[in-house]
Amino acid sequence: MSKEKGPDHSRRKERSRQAILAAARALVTEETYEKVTVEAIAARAGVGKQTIYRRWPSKSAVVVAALLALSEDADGQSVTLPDTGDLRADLGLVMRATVEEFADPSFDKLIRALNTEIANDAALAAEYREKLAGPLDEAKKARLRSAQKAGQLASDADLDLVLEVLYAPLFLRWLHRSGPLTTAYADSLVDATLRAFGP
Amino acid sequence: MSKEKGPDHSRRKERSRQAILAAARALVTEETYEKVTVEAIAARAGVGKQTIYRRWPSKSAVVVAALLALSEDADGQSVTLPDTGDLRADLGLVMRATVEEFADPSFDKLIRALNTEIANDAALAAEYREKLAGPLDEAKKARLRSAQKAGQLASDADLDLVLEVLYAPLFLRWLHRSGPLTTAYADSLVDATLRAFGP
Amino acid sequence: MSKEKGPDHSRRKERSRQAILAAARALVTEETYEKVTVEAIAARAGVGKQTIYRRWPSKSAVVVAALLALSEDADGQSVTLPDTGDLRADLGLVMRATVEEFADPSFDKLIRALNTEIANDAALAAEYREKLAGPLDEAKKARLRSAQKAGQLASDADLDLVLEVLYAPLFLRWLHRSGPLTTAYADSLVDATLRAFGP
Amino acid sequence: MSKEKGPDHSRRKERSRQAILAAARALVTEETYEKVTVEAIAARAGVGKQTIYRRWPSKSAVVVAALLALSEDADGQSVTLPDTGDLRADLGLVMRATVEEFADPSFDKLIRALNTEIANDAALAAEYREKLAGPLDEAKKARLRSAQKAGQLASDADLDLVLEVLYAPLFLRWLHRSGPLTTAYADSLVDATLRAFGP
DNA sequence: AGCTAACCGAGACGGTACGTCCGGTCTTGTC
DNA sequence: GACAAGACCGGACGTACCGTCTCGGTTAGCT
Repeated sequence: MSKEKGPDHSRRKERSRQAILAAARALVTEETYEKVTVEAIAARAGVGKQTIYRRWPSKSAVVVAALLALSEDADGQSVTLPDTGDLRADLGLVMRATVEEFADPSFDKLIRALNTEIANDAALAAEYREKLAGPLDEAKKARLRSAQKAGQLASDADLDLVLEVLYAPLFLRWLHRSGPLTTAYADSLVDATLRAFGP
Repeated sequence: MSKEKGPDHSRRKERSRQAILAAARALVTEETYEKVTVEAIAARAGVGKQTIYRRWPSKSAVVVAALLALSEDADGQSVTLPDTGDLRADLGLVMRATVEEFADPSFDKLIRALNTEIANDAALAAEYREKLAGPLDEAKKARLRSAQKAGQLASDADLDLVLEVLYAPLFLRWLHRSGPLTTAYADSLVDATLRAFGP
Repeated sequence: MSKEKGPDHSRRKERSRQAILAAARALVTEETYEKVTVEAIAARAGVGKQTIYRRWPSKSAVVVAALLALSEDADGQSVTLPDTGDLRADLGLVMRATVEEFADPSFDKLIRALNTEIANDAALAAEYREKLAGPLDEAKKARLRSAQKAGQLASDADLDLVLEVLYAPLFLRWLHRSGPLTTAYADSLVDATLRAFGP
Repeated sequence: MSKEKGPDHSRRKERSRQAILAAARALVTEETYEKVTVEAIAARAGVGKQTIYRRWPSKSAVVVAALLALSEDADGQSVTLPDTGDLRADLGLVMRATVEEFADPSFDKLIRALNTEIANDAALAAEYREKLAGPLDEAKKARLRSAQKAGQLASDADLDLVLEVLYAPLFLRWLHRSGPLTTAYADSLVDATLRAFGP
């Protein structure tokens, strides 16, 4: 039983909200990010501009919300990584999946847009970490802790550092387009990480 | 004796060019990057807008050129890293210097602006790699090769990968503000890298 | 009982419209006509440029509208000329009034601007004739018709021609500054006209 | 053997001068007058902009000079009107010739441009009167004086006024496009003038 | 069923900056 | 030493969006 203040306009609200986020996502994947404008989002969503500004303070916020909403829908609540007992194999799986994601043009544009925004806005960066990166990292760290118990990872390893050594090279290579993102590359990152933090 | 290609408009050209780049740098460090406009750069440089558009196709290009010019001036030609024979110490020095750079607010804003641009423009990214990242990486790889000869690094190590494992975690932590950039953190990255690629 | 067509944005619309036209008039009287710019009009009116471009296609159109609006306000609906029964006296009155108008620096600039525009744009010329010159000429022709009935003017005179012979010399002398505009000159034009088209 | 002041750059000077004036004339007849720019004139004439600004202070001056030059070439020195002894016939000839000129699209554009400039610049207007209108009017007045001697025109008629009554209605009708310019119209102006100023 | 008030779409508004064009000046190298 | 070529500073052009502000027209829930 909700105890909202006004009458229940929530249905309309929700519909327009979803339309806005969907429009934002569509535009980010279609166009140059520079060309994504609040007016275009509003037009695409069939919504007045004011309806957007009522909810979000800036274009950046809408776009970030749109991208974060993507993952909120995806996961029921918690993310879990596979745990076959073979850490190398499990990490390799995750890394290869990440490589594939980055190869998808839509995803590529989406994540570049997201990074453009959070690089220049500390508040959005915090929201990104809390809502998106945080839960994912937590899931990965859970897998790493399991590996520590199984003696496949140094028990005193700083798990944040482990994740960074594993993931940051891949991400940066993608962001700066400084090299090819191949399966072999993903594997060699897993290897390096295990050498650095193995038991 | 210079043997330049074009006619010698060079004096005026060069003066206005430098004024534009300096103005761009100044504005990027002073203001929100969003607020850096071509008009503001022109006004600050005491230059007509057309003089900017004659040379660069967009604000992005000016800003990137401005930042790249910084380092072009800095190095006479070649960058060399210290080589004391102690790889761990030398890398630690470089990494701690990087941490300090990122702590400088001006530098922070400059590099964020640069990354915003190159993340969304493959051509600018290529220019960045060629003019700025490339030479630096080459210098670092020279030091690593020296270490390989000295038996301090696996002789079959992929040096690009080594550099990524060393540097990308630091860079990403800075870009996403996902953790503190401390001297200890720099050292632990050197340690991890040496464990991963040591002999 | 108003039965307007559109929605009632009329208040804002009308306020900005009047501000624009007033600003245009003010600038035309103050500055060289060449120096009247859309930006200056917008600034003076406290209005965005787009608000001007939304309504008029060019600076010319704004200026013409501004000047036409002047007379639209002035006359309730119909213009009537004095009819004392003495044609010579009545025409003399009108011509001397015209001479006085042309002697007013503000009016001079306004009318020069108007003529600059309509000389080079047939559409604006048509609008000028319909809205401004037409009604005035109609009023004058009414007076001439009355004179024809009174036997003071040839009954077969082409009234348009009569008006031209009366008025064009004055206008052209003013436009080309080819001679002084005096009361005596006005009178001699009336005399010539009456000689040419008298009974 | 000319004894010019400098060395014999006079040939080049004259050639570029003619090229500039010809280009100005060509552009005025081809394009909207608004689109005639100093840059376009220079390019068309194969001349640097500075060569134009060295000689004339503004675009207006160039255009006026270009048009005035037209008639300077035309008349050897003096203009003379036909004098058959029949004033009505002679004036009719001149007026009908004027109607034909105004019907020529090139001439129309040229004269509109000229009028645009002189309406807003008293100095140019004076130059126009002195160089172009003056001599023509003088020729016409010579014919009128001959008519006065022959008793075809009131001996005390103000010849300037006669010319205005004759010519201004035609000119204004053309300038404001307020009516058709026909042969009949030209004749009726001659008739009216002769009625007004006949003996 | 009718009322009432929040909320919506639409889009005009005052602004800022865009990227282009041209005016008028200044510089360079050629003829 | 005048010239063509054209870069330069300045500033207006007309357009695109920004974020704010009405405006009527739904669309609830409440009477």
